[in-house]
Amino acid sequence: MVPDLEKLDTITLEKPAKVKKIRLTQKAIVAAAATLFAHNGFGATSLEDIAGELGVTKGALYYHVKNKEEILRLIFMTVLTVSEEPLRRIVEAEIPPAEKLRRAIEHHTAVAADRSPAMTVFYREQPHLTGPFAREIVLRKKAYERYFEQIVEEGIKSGDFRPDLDPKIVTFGLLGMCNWLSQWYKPNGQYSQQQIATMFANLLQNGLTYP
Amino acid sequence: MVPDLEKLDTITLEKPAKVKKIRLTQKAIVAAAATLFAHNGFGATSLEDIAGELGVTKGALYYHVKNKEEILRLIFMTVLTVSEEPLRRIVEAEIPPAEKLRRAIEHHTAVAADRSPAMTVFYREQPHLTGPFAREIVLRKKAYERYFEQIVEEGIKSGDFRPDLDPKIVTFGLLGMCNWLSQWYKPNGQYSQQQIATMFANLLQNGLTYP
DNA sequence: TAAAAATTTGAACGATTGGTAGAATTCTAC
DNA sequence: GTAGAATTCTACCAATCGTTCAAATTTTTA
Repeated sequence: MVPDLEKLDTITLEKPAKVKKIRLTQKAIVAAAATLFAHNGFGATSLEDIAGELGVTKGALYYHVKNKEEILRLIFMTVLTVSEEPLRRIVEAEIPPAEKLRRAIEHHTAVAADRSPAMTVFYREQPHLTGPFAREIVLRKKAYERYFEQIVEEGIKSGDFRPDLDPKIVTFGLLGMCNWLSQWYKPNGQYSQQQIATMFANLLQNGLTYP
Repeated sequence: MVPDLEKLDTITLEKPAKVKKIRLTQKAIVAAAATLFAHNGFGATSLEDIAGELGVTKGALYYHVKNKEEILRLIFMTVLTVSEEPLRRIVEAEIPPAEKLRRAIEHHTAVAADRSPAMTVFYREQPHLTGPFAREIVLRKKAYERYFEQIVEEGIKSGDFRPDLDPKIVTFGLLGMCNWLSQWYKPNGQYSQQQIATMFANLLQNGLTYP
């Protein structure tokens, strides 16, 4: 297996997506797999597809990765590691609930837009995880949703938000809103993710109709 | 000792008593497939899985269905046929935009809740469609979204909705909200789909904060 | 440069896949 | 009951899957 120093690799902003020669690393495998899984699904993507995308034979993958499911596990891990910590900091910050919600939406939108393929896989291929890791994902997913609920609850308690809406439903609603980005968002589209996040926050806080 | 192996074999070969005796029809195949596709994905679901769910061998499926992709096509068709026409009627009705939006949300929420497995497949397995049908789906999907955009545009023109929100973004937002139902909605949960739809419409029209 | 270590290849494996065709069975109408 | 149609089963195919592993190759080290 491979030494851990790979994880300290610099983040590659540009990706020669096609059959160019990339240095084969765990990170490169995970990135390529995320794109293919997002596009064709986990079950319909073969290891040969992934290897072909990286310009190697599928046997080479097994030097960096234990098996196919580990690739999926690593995708889930990357999503969690970029999602959880920033949200936790927002929730624990000492700012008004409305501001918390705005920042939380901005954060989640940014993750959904930046990590679009991995995010798509995250919400699509959960059933293919097995063993203890599958259970861990369920818990951390719930904990993530719980953060949003907390913000809404806090806003209701402080009198900033209306109390006639169930925080759970509101959370599901806004998460659906953001997660749906992966279905339509294009990086070179009309609006930046920041602008979209602002619109979403604006829509959720003030509504569509005039006061 | 060899004989024990034989005993194990006979035990293993016994029929799994999960067999439901339903009359095999195209509709039954599509329904069973939708559930399995939604749960395990199109690529990871075999025709033997579907046949087994119906208490039949996979050969029998081919009498009612041309191939695996046709099953997928039929799932898409069922979603479209229950979605499009009612929405069209709502858009063309002579009622205020706010009322239209409320009914449209109720309609789409109901579809997402009632046809949950088929709906999940609809938004998940589109890449597995090929040929002219794939292109048709893209167009009809866009037309469906366009109906929502129309409602929002109409509301802005009439002065009922705020003009500073792009109808496209609002549409993506509310569709994401509703479609996300398939990820968490349970028919026996705390709220009925009607109640959830009301909350969504309420949230979208009036917002989270007090006026 | 040569030995050692790291990485990739290429072939092979057992299992499973979607799909086919003819035999076997069940159902329907007379 | 029996013929004939409708339906399902059995057996098989070629392709592809994830995975393994010794050999070949490339990279690093000395």
